[in-house]
Amino acid sequence: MRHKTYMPVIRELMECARGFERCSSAHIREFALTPAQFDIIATLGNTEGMTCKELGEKTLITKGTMTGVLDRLEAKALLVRVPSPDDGRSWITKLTRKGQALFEEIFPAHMQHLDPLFDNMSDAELKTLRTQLRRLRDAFEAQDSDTGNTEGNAA
Amino acid sequence: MRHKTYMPVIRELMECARGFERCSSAHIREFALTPAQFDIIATLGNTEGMTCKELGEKTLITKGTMTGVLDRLEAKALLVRVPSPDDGRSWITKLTRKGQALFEEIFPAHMQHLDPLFDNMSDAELKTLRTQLRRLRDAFEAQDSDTGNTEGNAA
DNA sequence: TCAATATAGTTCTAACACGAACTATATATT
DNA sequence: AATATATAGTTCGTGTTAGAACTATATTGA
Repeated sequence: MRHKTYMPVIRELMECARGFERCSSAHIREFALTPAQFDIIATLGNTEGMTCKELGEKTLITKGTMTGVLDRLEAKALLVRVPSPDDGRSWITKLTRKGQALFEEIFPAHMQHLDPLFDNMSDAELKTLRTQLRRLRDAFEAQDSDTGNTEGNAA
Repeated sequence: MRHKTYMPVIRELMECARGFERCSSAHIREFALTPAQFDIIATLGNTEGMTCKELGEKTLITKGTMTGVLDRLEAKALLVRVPSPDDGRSWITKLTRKGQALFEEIFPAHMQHLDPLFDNMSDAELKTLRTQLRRLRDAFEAQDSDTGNTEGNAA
């Protein structure tokens, strides 16, 4: 029962994730996008498009949610879905010219907005942090597969 | 533009948070609770109850969401809301006997379920991780207050 | 070839997230 | 006391989340 040691870490993890979301989404909202929508735009930017499945692997959006997010972006004419030439079940999602233009406007602006958040962390510290988080995540996903959970975004 | 350094850390942060949620909620669901509901039960367990505001500070649930979560727990007879004797606007939320009994059953079981997830991290590593996450969160919240964001769960 | 199984994406439901507007009560100012 | 301002909690709208069931197409194996 080490929970008095690890629960504060989990709490900090969650607060930190939520804190970033707040900083990030406040800025993104100015462009009339939600965080999930931005995630898709940022992932599709400068690519030839990809399947729903690939998008799910590269973002944090699960397939059940993906349909709705893509629907709303399609309704805004920021992306299109074209049938995959290789697989009759599959669709290639790609940015429209309008979507790519938005990407080119918003992506650098957003990175510039985020930059100062990391001013007090060195590259070395960030690297260490990333490694530790990765170890933790690996432990989580190991249990996930223990319990027979096969779907999901395990990379 | 250090985003090539810090974005992978953010990505890892988010994946890690989501990974924990998956491990945790899969277990909690067996008790017919959602993660948010468990969060409330765990916070109210072994206390004399607290206000909605305090609950918001101790959990990751914002006040707009809180009402609905408490409503559903009240409907299950796991908690009650009684008027605050000190403040006519305020209510004290506390577990019922049934709620406290559930807490006593589920809380230790859940911690036991989580324990093995942290087997490969030493206490020292967890402490370091917590400190680094805290530094990052402080930077996020500093920007939050820059932009005049006054509501929210900044501790 | 036919049946069994796997996979891509959609749909559905219950619940949560967040901001904004709102009601009611407290507190501060004059 | 009267007014202004702040705070506790609810309500509302839009969008996201997770899981499960579903359709349609692919793939595998007998």
